[in-house]
Amino acid sequence: MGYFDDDGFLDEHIIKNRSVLKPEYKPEKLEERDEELEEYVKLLRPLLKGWDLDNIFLYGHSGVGKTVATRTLLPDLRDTAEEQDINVDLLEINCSSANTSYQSTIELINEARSPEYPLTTLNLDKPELSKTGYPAEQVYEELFDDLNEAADNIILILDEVNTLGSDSELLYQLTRSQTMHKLEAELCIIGISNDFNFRDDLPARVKDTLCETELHFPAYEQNDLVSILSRRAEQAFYDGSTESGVIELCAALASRDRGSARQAIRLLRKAAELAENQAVETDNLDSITEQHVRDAEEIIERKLVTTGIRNLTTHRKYVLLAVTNLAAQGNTPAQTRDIYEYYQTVAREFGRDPLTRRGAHEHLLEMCDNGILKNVNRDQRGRGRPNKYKLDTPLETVIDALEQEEDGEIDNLDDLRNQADRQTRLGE
DNA sequence: TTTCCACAGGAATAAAGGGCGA
DNA sequence: TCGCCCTTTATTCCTGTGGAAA
Repeated sequence: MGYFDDDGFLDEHIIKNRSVLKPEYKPEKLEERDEELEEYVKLLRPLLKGWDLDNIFLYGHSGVGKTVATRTLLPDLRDTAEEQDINVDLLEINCSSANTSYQSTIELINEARSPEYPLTTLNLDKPELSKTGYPAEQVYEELFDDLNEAADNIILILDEVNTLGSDSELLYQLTRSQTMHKLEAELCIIGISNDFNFRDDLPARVKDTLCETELHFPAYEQNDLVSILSRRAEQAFYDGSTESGVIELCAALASRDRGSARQAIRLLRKAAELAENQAVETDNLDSITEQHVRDAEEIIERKLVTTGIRNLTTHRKYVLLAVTNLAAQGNTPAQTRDIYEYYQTVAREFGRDPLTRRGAHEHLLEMCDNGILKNVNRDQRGRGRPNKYKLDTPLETVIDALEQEEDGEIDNLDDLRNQADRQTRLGE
């Protein structure tokens, strides 16, 4: 008998259409965002009269529809414009994969040169650039050369533009090209940001030009999420596959966090998969329960932490191990000084020279940004005030993730687990 | 009120690694 | 192969701040 012989796995019990729950699924109409779409359309419509567009800045937490709205409206705008003999090229990148202006610019150039890119009518017969090695000035010149070969109107979408942080060189070059008329085409920049303070951190030279018009996407209310999930569930599942309260629970959990539709749908999908697998195994269950949702939430959270920890650099893992040890002893929140002392011991145990206080401190801050640690004095953070850190994820989850290290460098975490157990019992 | 100390964090700089072009 | 230019990671130096002690 083969491993993949049919044991009932191929029978569908709950899910009839998985694709509507996938992140890349695009609904025919963006749900529960009528007002925002209406505003967005108003901002884009002048193009159809042949007028220049203002630069637009979209704000809102992740999963509230900023990118989907952009990807829904802009191709439609381009097609409508073309019917009126107005040429439009669309170019989109996600700045988070690049991190710096330099790399984002190279990514923009490579997108523009990529023949498969679905949004643009540009078809430049030029080789793609490597990620490094060119003088910055040359990179910006190549970008403008490419854009000068595009349509009369170019709309540049910079998704997650806030991840560029304080490195605003790309934004400066783009806004400068507008004010100095370095481009023959009319350029409209659409910046999409998850960070509401991003605008404030921009230098004045960029801010005034770039943030001409702003559009805010508020977090979804719980009722909105219930409507969205209900519609998806109707398409995705067989009738009667969700017990009452399941949709509401998914919506409540997502709304409690950041009001993200993406998060709510991911939760429902995972819960459905758990129920489907259980149905195959037991052959007598055919609905998603609230327990499936709670299990799904734990699995998703665990996976996020595990992936995050796996991607940490060596010294960052040692810093985390130091905090984890202190947590297992019940000594967190701990001050930077105490964590640093413990970290030095850990690094030496692994035969590495410890970093300086400043370097280790930087790793602590980074892990706070990643949601692995939490600075409990964050509100009063600043010079002269000691920071205190604790784990921002369950201790057991962190120990599990450290134990799963691919290189096997960090092992023998049983002592840590025993200490953690003792602390838990003491707490009880 | 002043002084001193511990601390966080900014800025400048160095080292190592990688790609490109001559 | 070498020099140039970039990135990332880390160090060193320094300054501003909060809080305790004098």
